[in-house]
This record gives sequence, structure tokens and C-alpha cells, in this order.
Amino acid sequence: MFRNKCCIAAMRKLASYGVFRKVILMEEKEISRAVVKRLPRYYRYLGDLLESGVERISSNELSEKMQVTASQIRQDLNNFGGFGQQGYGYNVKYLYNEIGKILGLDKTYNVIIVGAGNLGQALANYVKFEKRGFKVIGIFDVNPSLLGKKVRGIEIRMIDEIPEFAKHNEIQIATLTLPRHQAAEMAELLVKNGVRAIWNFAHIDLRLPEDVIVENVHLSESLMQLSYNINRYEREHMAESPKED
Amino acid sequence: MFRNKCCIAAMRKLASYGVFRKVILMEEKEISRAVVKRLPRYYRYLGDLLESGVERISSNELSEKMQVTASQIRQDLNNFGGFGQQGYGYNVKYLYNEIGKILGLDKTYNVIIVGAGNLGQALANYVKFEKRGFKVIGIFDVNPSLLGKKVRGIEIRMIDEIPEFAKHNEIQIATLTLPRHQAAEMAELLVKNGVRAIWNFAHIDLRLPEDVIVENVHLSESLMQLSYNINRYEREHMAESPKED
DNA sequence: TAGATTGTTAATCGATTAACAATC
DNA sequence: TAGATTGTTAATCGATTAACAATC
Repeated sequence: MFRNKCCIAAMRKLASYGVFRKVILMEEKEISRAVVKRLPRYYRYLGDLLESGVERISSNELSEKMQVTASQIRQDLNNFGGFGQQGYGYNVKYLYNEIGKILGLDKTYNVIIVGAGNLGQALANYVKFEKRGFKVIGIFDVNPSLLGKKVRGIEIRMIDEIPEFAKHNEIQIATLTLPRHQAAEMAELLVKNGVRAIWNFAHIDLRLPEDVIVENVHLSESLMQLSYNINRYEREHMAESPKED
Repeated sequence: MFRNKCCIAAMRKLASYGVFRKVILMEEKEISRAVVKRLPRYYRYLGDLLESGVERISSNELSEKMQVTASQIRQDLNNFGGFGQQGYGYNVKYLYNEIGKILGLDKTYNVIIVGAGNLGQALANYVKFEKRGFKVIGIFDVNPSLLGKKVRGIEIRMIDEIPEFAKHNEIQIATLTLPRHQAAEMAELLVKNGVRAIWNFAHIDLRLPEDVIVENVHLSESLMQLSYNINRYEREHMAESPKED
């Protein structure tokens, strides 16, 4: 019961008035990580379709473009609501916007970058994030030689200024682009100063209170997966290539 | 049958002499993407253990450190061979090296970086990759204003030099750090010039021959997953926080 | 209305966890 | 040998795919 999401939405509204709230919210099932991971890709394809003037699309057409099954698309979307219409399909613009809202892209986020090395500066310079609502409001480093240097008009501050900075600015996201051995301590400092979401590029598993959201980007792990596959491929084909005896 | 990996190894050796090869190799089951994704993490934890002088570890101890089940560790490892010993556990150094080999980290790779923007330059400057055997031998861009500029001693070349460059250098990996709309065309050019593995940072799905290995790093998708979770968390707790009527 | 396509339930597939016999 | 812990099979869980009734 309460599986239909329109129903859930209606119930949640009712729930906001009183007693049933908890019961109802417990019925709402957790969205799996796999589904969430696919949402940005849907969003990208819909954005492209929108740009090329496509008004509507069926799960079947989209499935061909994206090389996934139509079933998966419909299942994924129905975790969040009934965005389509029988006999018609999905309105591209509407669906695009709805997925954007689900992903939180209708909001803006103040971002600080902790670690102003190559990667930190590269991220600070990446203009597209700002277009999506992720605004860099501060850059921090431990290295005094960077003090006062500006990246995209934002001057690099020292890490010990973070507590003061956090008092005067609302930080929604902290990007961690520090060497591995500094990351854990810094993450704790950030959390102590009210940061509740960390985009972690340091090659370490942060152990933080569970209400702190951590999204990891482990570039070296990605590169290792690549080299694994290079060798897997070579192993497989080496075995076939030598001439038959 | 042929499930035991020692057995497979032995059979493969036999197979190299003749007729049974194909049959035997077909028995070897494909390693799932999920398993491969976990290997670098095992590698990291084993490296840390090695550094702190730990000689042996049981799947159970490791499972506690890594917050996964011991079953999963044993299953994952046994995809590649029996690296442990009953009653003893796993020898840290040996296992570390074996996983390194599986990941292809015992080899070196010539890497070129295509797209010398902020991210491309940051990656070129990232020293740790070289330590792991990934050596940047060339950096390319379309922007003539970058011509001759050096990053870590490597001068930036123009993209039309790639065919000539590829003739004289063996390129194992091409890193694609170009704007989205240039990436597809460039990937094709690279493949035409013999590149067989691409580390793709462009926010696009490359459609390439299936023997070309592509590993994607979609930073914007990662950021969207983060903002999804920020909002998920807030949705959930907003519903609980307003006072009871 | 008839045709198309969704939303949703049921079936299948694959990955994770549990259990235990093999063995160091 | 007894104890410990693996390698491996069996059970469970979750995610994907298929099927189809509901409905635009």
C-alpha cells in the first residue's frame, strides 16, 4: 500500500497536518543508490533533447538513445512520481525540470574549496558548476605562500580562518582537495563548524557523523579500474592470439 | 567444474599448449563491475596495513576495518585466486602485490592529456599518478595561445600534431579533458591513431568500438548526487521537525 | 473508440551474505 | 592434534527485466 507516488504525495500533504505523519513517511521506501546514480544521466539526455527541440519522448525511444531498457527508465522515474502520460509518453521539458528538482538543481549552494592545489584551483575555475547553482564563496589552504593569491577573483585564505568564515557565511558544501593525510582532520574541523556536506577528492574514507553527507571522487581508483580493464582485455586476447600448434 | 581458480590457472597453462584452450577460457567467468570497483579499495587498505607493519590479516579483521562483510572480501578475492591460507588468513604484502598485478599496477603506461584547461593541467601536475606508473608523455590542446606553454616540463602541443606524435610514441592511455562538444570527435581521432584506452572527463557518453576501453569521470554527475542527498536529507528531516499541532 | 504508452506487478537475474566442509 | 580461517556452496536479498492491465 501507498506504493502509488501520487498517493504518497497527497498523503504527505495530509500528514503535514498531524498524527499520521510518521507512519506515512515510514512507508516511503528508500531510493537505491543505483537509481540516484542514473538520475544525472537522464537529466543530461533530457537537456540535450530539450535543446534540440524535442517536445515529447516515450520510455522506449529514450531507452534506445541511452542504451538502457525502457523498463528501467519507467521504474526509475516512478520512484519519484508519475511524470508520464499513457499513450503519450513524457513531456521533455516537464520531466527535465522535475528531475532537476529531485536532484536539487533548483536551489543554489555556497561551496568552499579546502585545498588550493592544482585540483582545487581547477575546480574553482570550472565555470559550469556556478551555472548549475554551485557558487564558490571561499578557497582555503594551509600553504602560506598561497596567501592572498586570487583564483577567479576569490582570494585564497588560510585554513585557520575557517571557523570565523563559517560564522559569517552559510556553507552548504565543502570540497576537499587536500593530500590524503590532512583530509580526515580537516573534515572533522569542517563538520565542527557546521558543514553538512563534503565533496571528497582525498583518497581516504572519511568517518563522520551519519548526518554528514559525503560524496567521494577517487580519481586514482578510477584510473586503476582503467588499467585493470586494459590488462583484462590484453589477457583475454593474448590467450587467443598465439597460433594454433 | 573448473570453478577452483588454481585449477583454472593450471588448466590455462595446459591450454597454452593446444586444443583445449578455447573451451577452458570459456569456463572462466566474467568478473563483475562491482568487484572490480572494490579492488582499488582493498589495495589501499592493504597498502596502509603494509605501511604500518602488519604482516597478516584475516578476512574478518579486514572486514571490520573496511566496513564490509568478510564473506564479500573472500568472494571477491576468490574471483582471482586463492590468496589466503586456512587457519592463517592473508599475508598482507603478498595480497597487496597480487591485487596490484590484477589491477595492472606492475606495468607502466604512457599517458597523453587531451585538453590543457584547468583540469587537464591539474592532472598533468598530479605527481602521484607517475609514482603508480602512469607517465604523462604529451599534452595537447586546440587553443593556440597555449602553444609552447609548459606543464611540469612538458610543452603543450596542438591537437593536429597527434597523428604524428602517435607514430613515434606508444600511447596506452588518453585522458580527455575537453569541453563536451569537442570530446566525441576527438575520441574518434584518438582511436583512429591507435589509442585503445580513454580516461574520459567530458560529460558525454563516448560511442566507440567495443575493444576501446573507456573509464568515465563525470564530476558534474557526482556533484548532482551530492545535491540530491543534501535535499533528500532535508526533505526527510523537514517532515519531522515542525512542531506537533 | 482504437492505439499507444504508461505505471505497476510478477518473473528473472545477479550480487551479497550466511554457512560449513576442507585444510592449514 | 585442535583451533582458526579459508574457499566454496547454498540461501537470501535486491535490482533489473518482462509482462500486462490501466488509462490517456
